[in-house]
Formats: sequence, structure tokens, C-alpha cells
Amino acid sequence: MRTRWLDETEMTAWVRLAAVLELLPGVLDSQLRRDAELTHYEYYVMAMLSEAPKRTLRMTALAQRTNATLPRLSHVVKRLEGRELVERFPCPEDARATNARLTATGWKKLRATAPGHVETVRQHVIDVLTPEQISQLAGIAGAILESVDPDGNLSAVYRR
Amino acid sequence: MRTRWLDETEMTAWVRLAAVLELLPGVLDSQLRRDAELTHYEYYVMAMLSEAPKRTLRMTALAQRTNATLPRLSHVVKRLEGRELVERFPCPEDARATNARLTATGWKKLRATAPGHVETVRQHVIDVLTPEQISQLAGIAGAILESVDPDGNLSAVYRR
DNA sequence: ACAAGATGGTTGTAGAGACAATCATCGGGA
DNA sequence: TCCCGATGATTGTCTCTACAACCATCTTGT
Repeated sequence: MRTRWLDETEMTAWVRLAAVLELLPGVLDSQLRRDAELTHYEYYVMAMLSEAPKRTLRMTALAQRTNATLPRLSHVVKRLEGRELVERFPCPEDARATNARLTATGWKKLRATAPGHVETVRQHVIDVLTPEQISQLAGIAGAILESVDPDGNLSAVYRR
Repeated sequence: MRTRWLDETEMTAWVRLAAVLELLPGVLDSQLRRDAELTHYEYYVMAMLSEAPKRTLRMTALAQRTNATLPRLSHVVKRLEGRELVERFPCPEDARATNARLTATGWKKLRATAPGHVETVRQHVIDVLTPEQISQLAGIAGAILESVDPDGNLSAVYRR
């Protein structure tokens, strides 16, 4: 089976996307680390909790929404628990399961952190694009997601 | 200074992009790990060397092109050197500097690995987009890069 | 010619994620 | 009812990256 190499246009698009993949996470991460001593992933975990009913979610559900393996999430939540931003308690309905809940402190922390984070996202993504490009981006990222995340775990909330 | 929150369209675009940022690197990484026991970053290092004159580059230049800190690159190259995919030797013109060169083994490895990698990129990115979307993607990623990588280190080769 | 700062690179240490192994509980079939 | 496979979660180990400290060489100004 012969390889279908990328033509010049495809190559340009891919190389630039790869560069964004490499650089953008670092930018977001530094800002959050610097201003809030939070990983981007930790921030995302807290954000997902904040949107859930009672700010509570089962570990498995939280892992899905944040695209983490359960072991990873377990470690992260343990750390967040140490900082009293999140708390864990056994799930009443299922003794195997654990619930994670955003604490009042965590909620405050999130509210204090969100503006800076949004500002960073604007500065490096939203505000450098035209409104038309923003719609295009939604379409493009959506298409890629369908192949990379067929079950729609990560973007479930915002889908269609 | 009041926060300019994201409206619904912007939010959709951003959430999807964030999901891609989170998932796509993992997909690329697994394929390379599985089929070639190579990190995506290691692959990228070798790819950059393969395109350089004499397949040789100074550590600093290589670090820039691959968006790594020098310490990171140093560790990675040491590992690759252990597998005889890359070799290091002092730079003749500047005794402080070190050159990294792709070995014959490394070159073979890269040629053997490239088709599978390209196939993965096609499957999850290129082939799920229309030709029009591919051009749009180049524009969008280009705009983001200008704010995130103003010096154009990473995408220098393919720019304009 | 020499000192002082800048540049190029490596090493050590600590933190975060991947993966495998493990444990506890649930659910379904004999 | 009891057993067994499936599910939910945690822990331990290994690898990789970031950051800081460090050393060597180059360059500039006097």
C-alpha cells in the first residue's frame, strides 16, 4: 500500500497546526501556574465540577469529561484535596464509586482565576481571528474531534 | 477592568479547540510509540535533523525549531544517542557548541516510520476536512502562531 | 591583555502522567 | 444463595519535562 504524502497546502496546514499543538498548551499552562498555581488540567477539572449539579461529579464521569485516565484523575484530585479546593466522599448509591465536589474555597479560587484565563484565551486565540474564522474553527475542530473522540466525551456539553 | 467573557460561538470554537489540544497529541504519540517506540517529540527532532544540511544542526538551533528548552533537548538527544539514532560531536567553529547529526540508522528508522505517521495525520486531520477547510486551517493556525510564536521559530521552514 | 558579562550546553532534582497491579463492590446466572 | 466476571477507584513504579545550578567558552570594553 503506497503512502499518500501530503501536498504543499496540506503540509502547511498540518505543520502550523502541529506548532499550535506544541506551543499553545504551554502558554495557557504558564499563565495559570504563574497567576494561580494551577495546571491547565487542574483548572479544567475544577471548571467541569463547577458546572455540574451540586458541583459534584463521580470520578469516572469527571475523568471522561476531562479526557483523563482514572489513575491520572485520582492523583490530581488527591493534590487538589490537599489544597482544599476539592473534596471527595463515597457515593451513596454505589459503594464502589467516589464523588468529587468543588469546595467553597475551590469555587472562590475558580472565580478569581477565570478572568485571567479567559483573557489569555482571547489574547492568543479569539481576538486574533475574524468572526468568520471563529466559525470556521468550530467546524474544523468539530470534524477532527469526531475522528479523535468519537464518543464525544470531552465536548459533550457544547455539542450540537 | 471588566472581563470580556466569551459569547456562545466563541465558546464553542474554543472548547472544541481545547479538546483537540488535549486529545490529538495523545493519538499521535500512541501511534509512534506503538509502531516505532518513538515519542512524537523524538520523531520531530529526527525529522528536523533529516531536513538540515548534512543532517546536522547545533543543539540551540534544534531546540528552537522543536520548541524545546535546551535541557529538554539535551536529555532527549542523549537517549537517542544511546539508541544510535543520533550522534553528537563538538562544533568545530565554536568550542562551546555541540552538533547533533542523524545517523544512518536514524535515517532508516525515520524513513520506515514516516508512512505510518503520515497515515495517522491523514486519518485524524487531513482526510476529515474539505480542501476549503484545509486552507482555512492554515490561516487560523497561522494567526494563532503569530501571537504565540512571534519569532516564527517553529514554523519558520514553511512560512509564507 | 584581561576582566566581566553573555552565550552554549550538561547535569541533578523534583513534579506530573502512563501503565500495570491491586483491591473492593456490584450484578447476573446457575 | 453463591460465585464469577465486570466495574470503580487507588496505589506504586517508571519515564519524561521543567527549573535551577553549574561549567566552559566566547566576546566586548577598557
